[in-house]
Amino acid sequence: MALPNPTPTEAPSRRTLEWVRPPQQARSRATLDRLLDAAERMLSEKSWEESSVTEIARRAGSSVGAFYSRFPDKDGLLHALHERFVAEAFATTDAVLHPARWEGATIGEIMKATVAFCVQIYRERAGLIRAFMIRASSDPMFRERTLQLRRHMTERLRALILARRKELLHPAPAIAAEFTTRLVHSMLQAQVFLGDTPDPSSRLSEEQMTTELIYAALAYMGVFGTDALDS
Amino acid sequence: MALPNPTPTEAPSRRTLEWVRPPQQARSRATLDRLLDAAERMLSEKSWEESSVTEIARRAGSSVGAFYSRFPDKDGLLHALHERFVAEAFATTDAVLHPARWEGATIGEIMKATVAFCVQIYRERAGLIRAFMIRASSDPMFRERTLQLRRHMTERLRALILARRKELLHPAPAIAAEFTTRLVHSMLQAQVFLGDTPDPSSRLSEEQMTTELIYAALAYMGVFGTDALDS
DNA sequence: TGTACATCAGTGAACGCGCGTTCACTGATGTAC
DNA sequence: TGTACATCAGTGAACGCGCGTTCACTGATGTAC
Repeated sequence: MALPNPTPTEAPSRRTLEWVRPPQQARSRATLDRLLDAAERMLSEKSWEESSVTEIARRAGSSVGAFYSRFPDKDGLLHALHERFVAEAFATTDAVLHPARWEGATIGEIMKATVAFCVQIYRERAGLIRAFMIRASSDPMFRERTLQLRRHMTERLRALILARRKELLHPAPAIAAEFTTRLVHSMLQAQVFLGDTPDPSSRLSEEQMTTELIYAALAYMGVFGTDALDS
Repeated sequence: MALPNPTPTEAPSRRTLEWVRPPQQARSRATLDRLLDAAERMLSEKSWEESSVTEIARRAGSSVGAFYSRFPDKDGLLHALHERFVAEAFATTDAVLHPARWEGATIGEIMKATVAFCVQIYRERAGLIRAFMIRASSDPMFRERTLQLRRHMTERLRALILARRKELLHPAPAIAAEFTTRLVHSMLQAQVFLGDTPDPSSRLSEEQMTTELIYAALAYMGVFGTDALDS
């Protein structure tokens, strides 16, 4: 899940240089990766502000000094983490929404699979995504990279919908793709903030929510008559 | 918009006492309100962590010492702000979704008006809501109060839908109310994080997004045949 | 193959800035007689 | 109606903790001859 990579991490581009000092030896490459991984793990437990440089370094089996010879400051790490995440997500989108993968499939089948996939990603990496969203609200660079990713997802979905436009009643496939993408990601993003404890008083389990979300997306696009709707 | 108030602020309940020392004189009541207002204004410009106690007090025309004779600590202010907001929102929900208000109205009309109203609230108080959501992700008390509010909104919507169940194809009005509420608030909550700069490359303006959101909610519920759908 | 030197990588104690919080003090309001 | 006293309310300089950042130093890796 990292090949046709628009902002590659393994061959540091000029943009990467803004935040990460490119490693000269395999050893420091490994240290950098351990720092990124430790920080990502830490973000599943606590917020970015609660995660101290000292503890990130310690968990990575490294030291504060090593940290600062890789990143200009604490922020540099979060930027690097975002770049890595967005690059992975770009590549994953290309793989998951590749037209060849869905030849002969209906829109219902595509939506079922991709929404379920998104649910999984947002659950697995909730802490990371939460940190990115918080940051995006005040940092234009995070916001722009995040929106770029959403546009890319929209484009890929649009291509799939366009090839199946007879299946839907919605008059404008481009708008349908944009709104549907936003719908799915908004629901999951909000869940990242309000969803930790399963709410017993809620009538809808998380699994049912996924089903309803798929149903809502298809209803919005005006996809009817297939078995995609009676699940 | 503050009368049938489940957690009143004007007659401090036992719960309020946890965070706010009830004022004994009109003067300190006014100071408390000014502190709350100053903090709320400040949150539309910067994050909670960036808002220092010193500056909040200064903007309120007060002092640090006065702050600490009203709140046990900085957190106490955010809690008080949340209580005040949630109390207002409860009361507003009761007013806006009151059955009497919508006698003779269709689900389409109800949804159009209430979604537009929510869009306005989320825009006006984006900073405040953002701070609450961030806090809710780590503080169970914020999360629980927020979910209580959502459940209350769901209940009120459910009552309106139930009285018009012939208008919708959706088999379970309770589920429809819960999912629709969540759908609308999730879209607006995500917007609070990613929506500051209007995105020129997007095909959808914010106004169009609102229209599509209403359309999606109605499509999900299975409301057809009225003019609500061709806007 | 071995030696000398340069650069990269890593260490962790010490520093210092920012901000939440405290506290000794002044002024305002209310009440008893 | 006036005086004395108690409590409430407010002030802002000073304190101190936590955490990001620095820096003098050690060790590892690579290269030239």
